[in-house]
Amino acid sequence: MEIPKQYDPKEAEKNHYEWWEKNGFFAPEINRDPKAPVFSIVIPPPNVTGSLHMGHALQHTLMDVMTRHKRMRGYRALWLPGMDHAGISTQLMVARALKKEGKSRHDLGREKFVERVWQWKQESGGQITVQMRREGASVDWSRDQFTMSEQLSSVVREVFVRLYDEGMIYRGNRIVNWCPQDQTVLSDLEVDKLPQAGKLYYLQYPIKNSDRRITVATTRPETMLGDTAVAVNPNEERYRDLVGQTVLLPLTDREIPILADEYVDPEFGTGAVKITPAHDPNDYEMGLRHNLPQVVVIDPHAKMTADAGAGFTGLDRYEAREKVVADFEALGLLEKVVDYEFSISRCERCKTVIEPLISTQWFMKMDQLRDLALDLMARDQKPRFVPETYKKVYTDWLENLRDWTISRQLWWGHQIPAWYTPDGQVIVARSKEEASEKAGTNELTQDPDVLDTWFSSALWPFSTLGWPNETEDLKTFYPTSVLVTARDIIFLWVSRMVMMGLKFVGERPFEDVFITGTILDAQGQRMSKTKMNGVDPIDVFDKFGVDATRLTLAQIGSTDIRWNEKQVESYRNFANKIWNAARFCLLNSEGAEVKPEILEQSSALHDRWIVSRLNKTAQDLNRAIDAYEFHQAVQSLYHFFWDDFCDWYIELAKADVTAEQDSAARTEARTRLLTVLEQALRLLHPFMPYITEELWQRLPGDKRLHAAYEGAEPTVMLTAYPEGAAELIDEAAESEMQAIIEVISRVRNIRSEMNIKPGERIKIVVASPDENQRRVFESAREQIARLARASEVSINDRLDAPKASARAVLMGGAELAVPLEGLIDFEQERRRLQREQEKLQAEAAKLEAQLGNPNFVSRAPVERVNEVRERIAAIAQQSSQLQQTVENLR
RNA sequence: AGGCACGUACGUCAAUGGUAGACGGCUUCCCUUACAAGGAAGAGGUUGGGGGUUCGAGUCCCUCCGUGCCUACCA
Repeated sequence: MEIPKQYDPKEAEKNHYEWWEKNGFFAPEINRDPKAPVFSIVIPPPNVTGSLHMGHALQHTLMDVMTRHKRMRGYRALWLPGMDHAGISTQLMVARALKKEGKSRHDLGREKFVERVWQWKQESGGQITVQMRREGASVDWSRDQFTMSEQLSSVVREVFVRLYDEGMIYRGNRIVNWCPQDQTVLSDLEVDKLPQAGKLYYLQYPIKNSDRRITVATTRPETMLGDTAVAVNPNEERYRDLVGQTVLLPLTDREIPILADEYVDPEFGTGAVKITPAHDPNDYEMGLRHNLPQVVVIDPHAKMTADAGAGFTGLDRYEAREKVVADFEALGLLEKVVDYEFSISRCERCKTVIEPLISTQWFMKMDQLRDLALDLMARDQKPRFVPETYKKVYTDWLENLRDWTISRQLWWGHQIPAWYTPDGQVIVARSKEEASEKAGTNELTQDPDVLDTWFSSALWPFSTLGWPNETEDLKTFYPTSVLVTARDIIFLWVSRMVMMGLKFVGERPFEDVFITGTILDAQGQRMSKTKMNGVDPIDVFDKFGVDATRLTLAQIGSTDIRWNEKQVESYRNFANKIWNAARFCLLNSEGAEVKPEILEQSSALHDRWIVSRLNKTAQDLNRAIDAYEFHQAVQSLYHFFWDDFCDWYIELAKADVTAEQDSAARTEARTRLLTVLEQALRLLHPFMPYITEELWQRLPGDKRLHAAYEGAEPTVMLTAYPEGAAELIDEAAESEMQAIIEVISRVRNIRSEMNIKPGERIKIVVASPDENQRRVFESAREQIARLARASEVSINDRLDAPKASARAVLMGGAELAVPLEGLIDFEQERRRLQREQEKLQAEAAKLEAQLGNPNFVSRAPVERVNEVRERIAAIAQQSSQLQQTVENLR
């Protein structure tokens, strides 16, 4: 058999995925057990415009690990994929492409434009699905979903109609976040508040029938053209006599009142605030409280309206600002201008400064929905957040929830299922036919707006499973098991799914929510397109392989981490280690094959030991993955495979396995080695799907699938994940092995310290007063000789070695000597032993102090106290032996 | 302005209140017939400062310093 010395990830990544997919291994139907437990995840649908970034790769890796793990444990496992139509981003992307042709979407008209978007989606959308296949994501493509599909669109309309009929969706005229660039309203969650270096302008307003002026401070002087009041705090002495008076608003012919409102902070600015109800959210609220008129001076393109006054009409808002300031200065009404840093709202997509405008939009009342979610948390502690700290983030936000602006002035998205009759009546219905029926006329115009992209996302866990029909999928896979996502969409998405799921299915959409960490760049900065500091997962795959990248990502779990390529490199080396371990097993596999029963019939110590380690590792892995402790799981795999299996087991078994003469013993050793490897590949598979499949396919023998998958094509994907059998865990074997490992390590240490060349064979003298321990050493005599590179190992009850020997004291009263006639420097040896003695003494001193504290003895648990006592006794014994050894050197 | 995290070896990160670890890097030796992407042996820490609770604190509490993130209507 030809096996290259280096693992080539690209080779292994070439064919398996296609084969898995084609054979339907990802679909839950592959599971034939009608009683199988269920595990399900719906993917956070990536944007149709998106391409894979590190955040996706992280989430997908974790979801795939869980899905593959559960599948191997016999669960009917579904990981449901899909994409989001991503209203604004997609529309912008296609509009940009049009612009290159010198056209705008208005040149095409709505219908043609939407057609064009679909065409774009067909041709170049969903790049990410190709990349997900590269990742090895075991999603069930037969259930692939798209938020704009006919099916999901009808769910959107269904939900909209039901909520409208219940009065939870309404149309209203309110102040909203308006993006003058994208020409649409945005929800509070779609604007970024960014710090901005600006100025605070102090404007003086003359008071009618008086010489006095009142000064207001503002960051937006241009809005003064729309002022309809000046407000002061009712408890403010300075202005008490002015309340009720009238201000002559400069640059206009309007007169506006001075009024009192608690909202005004007397400490800030001048303690007097100009009120512009049409262009500021707070002023809007105050305007409602005091019945103030709303004077609109800025239009949806952020240009001044006719109501702004003759000199201003048509000016851009920033030009108007300069002119207002100049005019105030000319009038002698500009008191001062100071530098001032404040935060400003910008469109999350295009970064344009948001203009608060009064506009007619659709809103969703959230109070009833919010209570459903809060009650679920209070009653059942669901969903369970991992890490737990996000529970507070989630509930705090829900408690302060306000109505949700759900309409958007876009063309790409779910058009609002509301129609208007010629006389202005609003008809909300599932279709135009239904609307006509309700209205009694065919003369209907549909509302041109579409719904916020997150409206359909909120329905994702049940819309994708067939709701409102009582489908098998809905019954089987809802509620889903866990949602894996990044923390920035807890509000936008997670909370809304909980509310909608409770409202429409009557049950929570998922049991747990796992929040992943954030991958930062090497400087600790967030990766972003604008900063150009992102690392492309595909490049990492190309450089180090998918499996190594997945292992790196899996161990990140929920911690924020600076991206460190060295880590991937070390897991690339690990993959190579796996490859070469398998290579060794396969090169020495003639006459042998995988045979699971053999693990239950081990007699040699190292065999019982590796079987014990294997089963402990399996237990730890199952526990860790179920507890979302991915870091622990990766560490456990790494150490089992590299340290236990490669460094020790293969070396211990090597002589038997590579024996030149064919024999029953050789076959058994080979069979056992192959079988342990096969089990290890299963353990590794959820994390490293490609290399494990590549190697597993090459193993000879009876490689059984999990009972639930009998009859399927053989694949490691569908084998049983080792559960870790308690009866195969052998503590005696583990501690006996530990003693042998100690002998070998101490000899190696002596060789290194004494600068003995690897080629040079030495004699080893081991002594133990314990007969059982001597028996253990005897049984491993040849292995000790080989691994410690010794020509001879003698084992006695008392140490009998020449004075010119290097020595070591071992656990359990055992001692070790390496005769080194002529090579040993007595002084140096003494110092070496004394250093060890000091270490022991230091530890003993700590423990003695602990034991010397009467409170420790009386209050600490008995087992703990005993542990300390035993350790002290052990140290005392070792220490006195060591002392003896040092004295013998004199 | 509030809230929430985080601060551990040179770097990146681990550690149910019970002897602080891993990987990379570094030092020394070795191409020992699976693997130099390897093997063997080492060095390296008053866990940001200070206080408290406890028999015992990296871990729990307070405080200060530093760093991130989120929320917020101070014009």
